[in-house]
Amino acid sequence: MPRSHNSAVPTPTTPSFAPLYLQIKTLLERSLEAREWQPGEAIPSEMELARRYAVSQGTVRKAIDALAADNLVVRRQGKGTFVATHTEERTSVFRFLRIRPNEGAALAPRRRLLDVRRGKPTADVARLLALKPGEAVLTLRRVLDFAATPVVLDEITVPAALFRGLTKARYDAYRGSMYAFFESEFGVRMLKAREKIHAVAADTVTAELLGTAVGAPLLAVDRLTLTYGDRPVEVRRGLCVTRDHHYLNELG
Amino acid sequence: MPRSHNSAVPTPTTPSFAPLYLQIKTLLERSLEAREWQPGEAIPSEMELARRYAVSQGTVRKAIDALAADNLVVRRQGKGTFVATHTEERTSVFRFLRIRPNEGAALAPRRRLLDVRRGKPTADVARLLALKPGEAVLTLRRVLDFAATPVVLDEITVPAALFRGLTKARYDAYRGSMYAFFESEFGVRMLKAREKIHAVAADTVTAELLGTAVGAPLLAVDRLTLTYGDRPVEVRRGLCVTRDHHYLNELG
DNA sequence: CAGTGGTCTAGACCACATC
DNA sequence: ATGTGGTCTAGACCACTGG
Repeated sequence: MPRSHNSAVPTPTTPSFAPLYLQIKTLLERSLEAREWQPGEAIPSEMELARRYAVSQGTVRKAIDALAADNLVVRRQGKGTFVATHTEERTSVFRFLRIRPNEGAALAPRRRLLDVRRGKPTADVARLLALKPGEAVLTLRRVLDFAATPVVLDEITVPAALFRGLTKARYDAYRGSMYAFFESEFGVRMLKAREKIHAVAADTVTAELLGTAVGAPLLAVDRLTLTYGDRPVEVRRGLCVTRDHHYLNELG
Repeated sequence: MPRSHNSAVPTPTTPSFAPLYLQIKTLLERSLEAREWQPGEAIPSEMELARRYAVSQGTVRKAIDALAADNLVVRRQGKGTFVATHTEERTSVFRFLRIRPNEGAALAPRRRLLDVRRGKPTADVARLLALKPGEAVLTLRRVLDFAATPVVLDEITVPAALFRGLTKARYDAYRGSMYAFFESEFGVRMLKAREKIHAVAADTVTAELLGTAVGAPLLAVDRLTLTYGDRPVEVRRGLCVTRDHHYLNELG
């Protein structure tokens, strides 16, 4: 059986002096990225993976624990370990959406797509998305209504190359969240995000769409979303009316 | 050796059918809360705790892993496991402070305490802090300067009973963060917090203190801070100028 | 019932820190 | 050299799921 500094594991990205369980984790991450198992499917059992990699079950367990902590897989006792998916996260529509009503329970908002445009990115966006010069992007605008009141105006920018065939009609026909749409229709999985928040004054277009006064204070939430390998795949600006809602953050 | 449903462990808060390692974790949490070991001190070694609770080292390890994940202790290979403390978190002044400059590295801000007042809480604050009727609070106001520019105006409210003898002079004499001050001078440890963010317009007092125009958009960050047992001990409102700074949040 | 993940144990060795 | 936490193993039993 391989020990900590073994070489029974082929071509690790993780340095060869990393603990075995992290090497196994890296291998599993690669299999996930390569879609060896589809979102929602079960990955092989711990015993089977232990045989495959010629390590003990305990070592595989630590690797899978780390994947579960990163939200890449979901463990279900008695059933197996499943590839995480945006399409069945009914309860956690709010994993990436931090806007909540000031009073009352958080109900899923209604999503209204306004338009889809193809164009050239701004310099900022091109840099954030690490685009090649001249590479085109798609820009989607949409509004989120909480209890029939418009609260958020999102402008979402993604590389056009990754989302060939994305049209307003196709999105409107899809039932589910934006990230579920991206995942199941285009094979792009959003894993992590970084948000930077500013307070801004509403311009005329935004004020019109959100039903506020021009100049009213809004939250501007700038999100950069990452997929496997920390590759950036989405830039998004959300403008939020925070009269009856707020942005929630838990600090550990 | 005790098994999962044993009773070798006295009076667990955690249900007796909880896994052993969680029962051990609960016991360790109680010892931490009771200050059996001081902040910054080492707790007993895994082997010694295993003997004390009559379980295996592996079970103690899982309990301590869970405490470390909650930021209650810090593990240091070769040295021991230490009670987490705010007084030595040089690198992580930013654990609870999410304001960052738009450009350049994040340097620790300068703290200016404006005043300390004793008084009656508003109804909202009394509810959030779960105060007894008529219980007094202390309210501190301070400004954070980033690179000599005022950026944040904080209004901090705590139960007076927990902070007897807190004066402006005493804080000014202390070198270190606010939470280090609370911890080492009053024995109150801030463990978790929940922040709700709104966009607001600057009033005249705030505009004066932060050097902005009246009506300028500001971030209002309302924080409720918890100590052991999720007991609330601080309510704080931070008003932030986000022209050259932003609030940063990482989504997993 | 068989198969899965979840817990617990006992013992080995490694890496790091200190004396 | 000794003691600490970190990794790895092998095997046992428990709890949950589904045929």
